[in-house]
Amino acid sequence: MFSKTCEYAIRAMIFIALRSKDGDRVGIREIAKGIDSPAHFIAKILQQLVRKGVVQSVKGPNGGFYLDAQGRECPLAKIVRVVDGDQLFSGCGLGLRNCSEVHPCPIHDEFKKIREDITAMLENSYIGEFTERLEENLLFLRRK
Amino acid sequence: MFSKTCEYAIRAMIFIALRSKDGDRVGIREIAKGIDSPAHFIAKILQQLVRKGVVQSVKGPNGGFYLDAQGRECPLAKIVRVVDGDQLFSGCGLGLRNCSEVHPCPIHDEFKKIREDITAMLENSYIGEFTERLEENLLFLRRK
DNA sequence: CAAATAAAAGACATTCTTGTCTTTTATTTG
DNA sequence: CAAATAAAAGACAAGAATGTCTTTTATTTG
Repeated sequence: MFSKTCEYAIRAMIFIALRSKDGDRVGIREIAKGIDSPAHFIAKILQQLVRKGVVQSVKGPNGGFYLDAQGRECPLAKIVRVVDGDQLFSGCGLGLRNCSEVHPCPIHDEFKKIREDITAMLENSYIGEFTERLEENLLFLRRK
Repeated sequence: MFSKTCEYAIRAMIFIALRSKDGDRVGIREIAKGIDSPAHFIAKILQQLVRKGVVQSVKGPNGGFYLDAQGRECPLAKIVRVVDGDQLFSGCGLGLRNCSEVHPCPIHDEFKKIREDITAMLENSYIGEFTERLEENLLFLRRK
């Protein structure tokens, strides 16, 4: 569904939302620990997201990554688009470049519904909406 | 969603169903042309499906791949399971190995619905059900 | 300003996916 | 049986995804 890179990206962003609530900043190491991912790898992914303006960062002592109130309202779909591109939202299920309403692949219609559901889910989920449940240990981000 | 390998597999199988209706057999070259895929690559994928008994093959002159009436009723889900494994049907959306009802990732519930829809679609679609519409040029298998 | 800190950037390594090519084995047909 | 045919098998190569390590740049703080 998502690339590993994208899975890390979503988890990292949710973690940053969780830990940067009161103007705090989170370092790469803390993020890597918090979501159980390779630190240098997640660093690169976050650099990409910083360039796209999806998350903010500050260098130097007491620096790190953070999200403002507006950033916390960013839908998961945006992260997926930055990291994995548009394929999931618009691609053909069977990989036909020219699949369309007038030139449909066998699963075109059925797959369209699925794609729409996935899109709706990702557009309507916000990075910051999990913070409370994570604090209450009703949700988890670590893989082990 | 699916690996490229799996996309080829599904298209190849649908093509075989289309071209092996009256006991005919289809060669690799014809399949490769029919779905616009690398011949040797699709050959390997089909070997795997033959070993799993999802499709039949015969060597030698007038040989090739074919599906009997029962084989044409095989759901797409079976092909996906053979080629891509179980990940799509049961894996966590964010890659957490231990994601579950009691230890859910942030998108666990929403993703579960999507997975169930995908599963239902793949379990309820049969390899042979597209034959007629393909013959009428209402559906297509080639990518260009 | 100097030292410490932390992200940014870039080089490099590994693994998996995708794709190609050659050889072998089984089957059919004359 | 001999020749032709076509799948099976295996070696190999290219490319992408994933992961690691080192160096550079920007910022803060004393």
